[in-house]
Order: sequence, then structure tokens, then C-alpha cells
Amino acid sequence: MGISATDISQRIVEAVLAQKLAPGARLGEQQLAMLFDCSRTIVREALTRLAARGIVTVSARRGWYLIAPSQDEAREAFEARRVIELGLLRGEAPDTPLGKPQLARLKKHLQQEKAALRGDDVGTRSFLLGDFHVCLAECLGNGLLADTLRDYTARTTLIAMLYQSSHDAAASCAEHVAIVDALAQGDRARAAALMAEHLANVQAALRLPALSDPLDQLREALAPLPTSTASVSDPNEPAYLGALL
Amino acid sequence: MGISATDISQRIVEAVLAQKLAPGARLGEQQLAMLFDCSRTIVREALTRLAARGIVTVSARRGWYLIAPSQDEAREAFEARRVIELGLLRGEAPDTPLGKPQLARLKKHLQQEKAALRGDDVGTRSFLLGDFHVCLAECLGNGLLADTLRDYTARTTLIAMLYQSSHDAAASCAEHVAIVDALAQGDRARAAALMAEHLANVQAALRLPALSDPLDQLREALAPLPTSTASVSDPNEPAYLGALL
DNA sequence: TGCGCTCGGCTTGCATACAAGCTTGGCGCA
DNA sequence: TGCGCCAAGCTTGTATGCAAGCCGAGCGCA
Repeated sequence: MGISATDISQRIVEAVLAQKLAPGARLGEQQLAMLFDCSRTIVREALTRLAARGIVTVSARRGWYLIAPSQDEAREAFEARRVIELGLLRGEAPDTPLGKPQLARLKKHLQQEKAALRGDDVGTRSFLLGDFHVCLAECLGNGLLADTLRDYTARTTLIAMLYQSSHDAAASCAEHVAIVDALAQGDRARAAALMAEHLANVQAALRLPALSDPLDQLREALAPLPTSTASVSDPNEPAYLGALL
Repeated sequence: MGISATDISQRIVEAVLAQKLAPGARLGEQQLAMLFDCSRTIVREALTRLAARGIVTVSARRGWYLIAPSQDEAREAFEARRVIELGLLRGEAPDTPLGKPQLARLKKHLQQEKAALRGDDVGTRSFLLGDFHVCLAECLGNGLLADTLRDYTARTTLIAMLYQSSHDAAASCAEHVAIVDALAQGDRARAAALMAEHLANVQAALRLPALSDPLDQLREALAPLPTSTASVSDPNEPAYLGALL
């Protein structure tokens, strides 16, 4: 019973970053309360906070759900990340070449990314790839923007799941390495340019329907798969919750 | 009893923007519950949301308080606003000259600012000056960043109160007019430059102690006032709460 | 007089009970 | 057989009661 609302919301955000929770996933108060062995009050507080951060929504008397951003919201989220991350890289003190402990932290993070890339823990891999950006913002000395960026990163992670990103992890990691390299050389302008490219790559890898007619979207989604006729796992979500334990 | 947690948190943010609530002000659950004629549950939900947005903090079993940012946090907040507002002005589509309805909305906002400047409602004046930036972000087409900016604006408003800003409203309004002028001419680069100057002005008007020794800060704060020896109002805050009604 | 302790009040923390509404499965009627 | 209605169950919404802890006033003691 030592669990707090902070813990719960953190766990949920981490699960999102690790792609262990899909957009639109249901987060029942009672279910979470049982999982974490606490009362609904605590769970509600956690969900309320996540709602204020734009990560979950509540449909009155129906339930809490992870957001499932529209295409327009997806575009806004990426633009927001571009604004913050590029602004942070370019802005303020372009002369200071980044402190040593900060650089060390970033390089350590890159090592973790590479390790996860070699391993087969897809969750950790996804988490680290997203967390890199938060880490970078913190190293650039603005905790406020770093916190905001964490929420935006969770958002874009959900977007990537929703729109079936085809971006591969190795490429992302390589781009991260290049960015830190530029930073290590004190070349912030290059770092910013590389970051712009990186974000563009991630966004371009999305499979945005570009279909204005919802019926077309349905047709596309429900088209028979070329692979097999094997039964797919039930898309209803209780299975996801195991990821929280 | 029709009041909702959303209403309450909105009212509190508006009161902050209107400088009717000072940094560090106490927000008692019971007090607010009586004010809004609802139960503590609703109030708690509102305060929890504001805490997630970084506008209030809770000290365990002591009470909820508006934030009172440190000098470092103040610097971060202004940097964050610079990053977002300048990035939004420069980024994405520098060619598009801003839509007509957006321009109309901004100009209408400027009219309201001028009207408030002529009047003597300091609250409305302060609110409109802060809301301009949120309005601008919305007009630039990114609601996500606009929401974030609203929180940051509330934060800088509290900072301005805490550090006795000497910036005057007329100057701010004039700078807003210049920014919208540049935007109306489709000159986003100039608008961004003007905004950078505007933010720098606001920040420069802060009375930051710049004293590393806390004892010096105390000495400065407790120095006798040159004006009079009349009794000052009690700094304890129940009086502020009237502003919410 | 001055210091320290204790007790009472006031605050939030948390669980629980009940209210209210949506969703869905089943039943009845045409 | 098919459509519509109704009710039961499951969900969140809200209030309330009690627990736990901080703070300060007042008292006792040196």
C-alpha cells in the first residue's frame, strides 16, 4: 500500500514510452486499483494528473483512455517538439560547448541505447529512444521544458503506434549519436540541423492515411491481410495491463 | 453545486493572470469548497490538476500554495517562453502571411487591451496582457503549444509579482501592437525580433536581487522604506480569496 | 523570566459508500 | 426473423467520515 499517485502516473507514462500501452487503451480505475493494491482514490488522482498533462482522457461514466491523437493533433505534436528541441539547441548560449557532466550523461545514455538495440527487449529500446530527447533537454539546462517535452514525447510515441511508424530503432540511435557528436564538438548549429532531420525522419515514417473519407480509412484498415488467416489476438485491452506489473 | 473542477482551476488561473492571487498564496481545500459551494473532492481534483501543470504545489498536511519560483526557475520560465514563442513565429510556414480571421482576432484583442488600459481595472489589464501571448499561439495554429504557453504565462505572471516587476502596461501593449503590425505585413522575422525584444523587456523589468548571500537579501528586504511608517497590510492571505468570487 | 513540553485544533490523505449514467444482452412483440 | 425496449451490471462522479500529522498556544518548571 506504499504506492502513490505519482508512482502510478509515472508507471503509466513509462509503459507508454515503452510502447506497452497502445493508444486508446482503457485504463479502468478498479483494474488499476487492484493492480497496485490501493483504493480508487489514488488511481483517480494519478489519472487526473495524466489528463492535465494531455496523456489520457476521460469519457464521462465510460472510462479513462489513453489518447488517440488525430492526424491534425499528430502534426501539432511534431511541430511542438521541433519548436522546443530546436529552440533549445539554438537558443540562449550558443557559445557554451555544454558541460562535461552533461556530455557524459548523454554518452552513457547512447551506450544504453546501443545495448538495448543489441538485446531483444523492445520495451526498453523504445523507452530509451524516447527518453533521449528528455535527457537532452535536461542537459541543456531547462527542466521546465524537459518536463513538457516528456509529455510531448509520450504523445508522439502513441502517435507512432497509432499510425504504424516504420521507422527503425537502429537508424534513430545512429541519428542520436550524430547529434551528440556535434554537441561534443560544440557545434550547436549542426546539432540542431541534425535534430531537425531526425524529427523529420521520424515523422515521415508515419503511415498517415491522407484519406479524407473515413469510409476509405475503414476499407484500408479492414482489407484482408496477405499473410495468413490465423486468428489475431483480441484487440480488447486487458492484456496490456500486465505490462504494468 | 453546478461547479466543476475545470471551472475552479480555470478561475484560479484567471485570478493568477489578473494578479489577484500572489505567489505563495494559500489555497485551502475547505476554504475553496465553501467559496464554490461544493465538496472538498471537487476542489482537490482542481488543485491536483493545477499541480500537474506546475501552478500550485502541495505541502503534505500543511496546505496547497501557489508556486513561488526561485530565480533559477524564473530564468527557465522566460527561456521556455522565448523558445516557444519565437519558435512558433519563425517555424513551420514562414511564407503564409497568417489568415484573416486570426489577424482579426488579434486586432480585436489589442482593442480590448487598449480599452483596459484606459480603464482602471488592473485585473483585466493584467489578464489581457498575458492572454495576448496565448491568443497569438492559438492564432499561429498550435493549440498544444498554446496550452503549454498558458501555464508558462501564469508562471511568469507570478514571477513578475514576486520580483516586483516595474514593467508598465502601456509599453507592453505598444509592443504587442508592433508585433501584430509586423504579422499583418507578413513579416514574421520582424515579428519574432520584436517579440524577442518584448520578452527581454519584461524580463529586464524584474527586480532580481542578484545577491548570492541570503543574508544580503534579507538586509535588502528589511531595509526601512523611504515612504512612511504607516502600518502595512497583513501579508497573510485570506483577503486574496475574495478575488475568486 | 525564559525555556520546553504537551495538547488541541486545523490541515490534508485516503478509503468507502452511495448516486447516476452508459452499455449491452436478452426478451417480447410484430 | 428482425426490431425495439428494458433492465442489470459495470463504469465513473461525488460526498463524507475517519486517520494522521503539523503547528502553535498555553502551561509548568527551573
